[in-house]
Amino acid sequence: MSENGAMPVGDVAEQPEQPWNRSRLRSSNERLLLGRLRSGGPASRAQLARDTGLSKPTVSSALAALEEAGLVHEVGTQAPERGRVAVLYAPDPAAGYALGVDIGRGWLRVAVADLDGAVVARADVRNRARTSGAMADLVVSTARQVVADSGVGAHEVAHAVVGTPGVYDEERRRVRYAMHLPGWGRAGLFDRMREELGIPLEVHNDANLAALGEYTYGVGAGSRLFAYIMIGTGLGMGVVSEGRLFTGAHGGAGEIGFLPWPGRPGPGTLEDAVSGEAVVEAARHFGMTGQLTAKAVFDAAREGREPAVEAVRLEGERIAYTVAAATAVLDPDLVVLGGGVGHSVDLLLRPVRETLRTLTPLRPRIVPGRLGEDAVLLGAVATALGTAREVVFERRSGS
Amino acid sequence: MSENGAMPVGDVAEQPEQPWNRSRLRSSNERLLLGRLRSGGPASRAQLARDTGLSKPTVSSALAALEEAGLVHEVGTQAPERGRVAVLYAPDPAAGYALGVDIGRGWLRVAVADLDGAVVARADVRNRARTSGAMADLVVSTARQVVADSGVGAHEVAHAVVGTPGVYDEERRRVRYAMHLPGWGRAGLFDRMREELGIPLEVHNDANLAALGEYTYGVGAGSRLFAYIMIGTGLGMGVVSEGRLFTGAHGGAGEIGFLPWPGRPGPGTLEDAVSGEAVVEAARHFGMTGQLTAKAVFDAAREGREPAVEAVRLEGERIAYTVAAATAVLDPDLVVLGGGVGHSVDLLLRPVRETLRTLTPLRPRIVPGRLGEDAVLLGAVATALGTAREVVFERRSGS
DNA sequence: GATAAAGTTAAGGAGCCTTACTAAGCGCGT
DNA sequence: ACGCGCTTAGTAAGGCTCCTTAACTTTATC
Repeated sequence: MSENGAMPVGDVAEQPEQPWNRSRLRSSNERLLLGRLRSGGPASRAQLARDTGLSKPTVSSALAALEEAGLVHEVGTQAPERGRVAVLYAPDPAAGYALGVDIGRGWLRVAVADLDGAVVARADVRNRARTSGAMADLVVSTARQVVADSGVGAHEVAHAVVGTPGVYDEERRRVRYAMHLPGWGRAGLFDRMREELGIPLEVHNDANLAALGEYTYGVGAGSRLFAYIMIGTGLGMGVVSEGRLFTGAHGGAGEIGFLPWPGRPGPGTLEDAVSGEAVVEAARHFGMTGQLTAKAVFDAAREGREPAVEAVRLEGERIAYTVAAATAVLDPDLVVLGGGVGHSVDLLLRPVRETLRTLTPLRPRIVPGRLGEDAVLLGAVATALGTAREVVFERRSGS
Repeated sequence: MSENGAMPVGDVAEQPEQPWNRSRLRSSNERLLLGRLRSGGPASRAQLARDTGLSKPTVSSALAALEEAGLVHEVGTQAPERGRVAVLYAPDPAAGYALGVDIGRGWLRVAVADLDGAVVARADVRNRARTSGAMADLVVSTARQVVADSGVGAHEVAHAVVGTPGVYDEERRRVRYAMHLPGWGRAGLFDRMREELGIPLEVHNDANLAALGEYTYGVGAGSRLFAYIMIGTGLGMGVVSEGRLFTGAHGGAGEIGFLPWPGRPGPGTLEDAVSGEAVVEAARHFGMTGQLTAKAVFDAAREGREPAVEAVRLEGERIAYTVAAATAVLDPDLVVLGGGVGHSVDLLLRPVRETLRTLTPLRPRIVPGRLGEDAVLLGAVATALGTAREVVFERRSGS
């Protein structure tokens, strides 16, 4: 075919790879209406016509189709300044549900949300499973329990998203780089969950989901490009660009644990140097004694005890280093710090900002996350929600 | 029409923000056909119908409209195994033209390309202007000359893209961070060019354009996410994600000159440590003497002269550092090295790869660029081409 | 002439828009 | 209080555009 010397040039990824027949046109307009109702709150037919540019009759007919399919419903009336009262419509949150799961190192969290994004049931379970198989079983049984608690039929849950440390390899359907969860890289684990749950299940990196969580429900709203740095047992970063996850070529974007780390030569990754354990180690080095945890060190620092303050300052310096690297590469307009150290981010902000000043002329806005430990779970819910809405919409006229 | 002032802008970034009336449907299908002809080569109506899923009559009528507008034309016939000969259609490259400009520190390059992306005229001019005003004048006069040489009417050039060091600030319409071009940050420079040329003009960072150039015409084809590292007088990176430039929140993505650089404490950015000048400095440090240029050092290294080899090795180590940082943050499937050192990248590859092995477990594919010094210019052309095609398409039924 | 593929013509239908209408509320003058 | 005019919400009817299916014509090979 392309025997003409000209190269295939500038083929920017264009959307319309599908022909537009009339029914596609109709569904596109229904989608437009639904989108307007979701983002702009309840509205009358006339208001929708003004907002979307469609004609009133078209709005009426499309809205009737959506109501018929159970995707929207009347939610009341509103009297304008003058004139006839308007009937208001809104998306029906009960048209479908989404399931979010956060498989953390200490806790397993599961939530079911309706299509409005409101969580209708939730469980937080201590994660004591010793084997990866037991862990998978725990996920399945907890998810079943939460769905049952929510009073929602299992087949009404349209989509599920699971957050886990490591990078999920779509090809081999297993997790890689999950160094803190032994056995978790085994093949077939997620296939098993998928099968036993009977719900389409997507797997994502926890830091990525946390980023999406803060973007959707937290401090990231409206950011053009923001980076979420998750500091806890491990170190990870999630990037949301133009409202979409930035995952890189193989889903490994944001694996900043692998940043070259000039701290000390020899083995030891940046991840080791920044994780919760490192704070404890630093505190010991500066003279703290006893049974230490990261939380204990931060608490001590809050009280102004010198060795702990020093340890936190050192931690801040190391975080500043990752922020500087991410900023130079990505140019975010917002950097969010969160993860296991969530409660103590306020202590870190100053050392991070001060160190940053010495490392680079760039000055990104740095703020603590708002969602704390729930960021991953809510991100999983938000992600599942996106697909669930799509699924529910697609099958509206199917059966 | 829609004089209702309050357009709710805070919507989530969903695609269909516009209503789909009938004429949009038609134009979408014409776009689909044109896209198929561009990417798949000449085709008959029947072939197009099979490829796109549209019906034969629809293809006939849409194609007739496109031909009427001068966007496609017959390019011959083809006899199938059996049956009537097919008339083949292809996009008409002469339906419009695009202008690309590379404002480099040493050279000014300008090219005009037709809608197929074939360069029809080009000029490379030594950049000797002493003031930013003189430089702007040189750009304008050279561009006019090239357009004249191409035999294309000025009004047929639908769009222009200029590549320059630094980051273009759309708000203030001026360049920032262009440290090596004195006065280049002055306001109004590009407005003047725009006005005097009478062509819509876009400004982009040179490294970004070079990345797009290598993606479109060079080694990057088909990459899901690739990073182009431009090493020359300065240091820059361009990132192409899913076929689109990744620019960050303020157009500053890839300003890796600002990466925290542990090399030596004190002032001096990574940019200073990696640029061409640094190679010369390193060579001096290792004992080379005389009137040195970066090219001379690389030539000497190619002949195996010890101090030059050492200097190049050091340069490779520093580049490896930037590659490691970019890889951890972005997860590219391809890293391309290019820029002023283009001819000598082969010498750098081994030290870069070896150093990288000691810095991070990640192993991105690293290759030299294919376009050499033309990457920025061709990237500007490719970018202008994208918009030019859109512009030409949009005004097809206007007049 | 049979077969096959390219392309056109004709008929039908889906979905949108415009125009014109009805429905329903409010203010105001009488 | 009542009706009239004004204003806004929503519906009905008709027309237009553009897509599809199906049948047909044209032109090639065997």
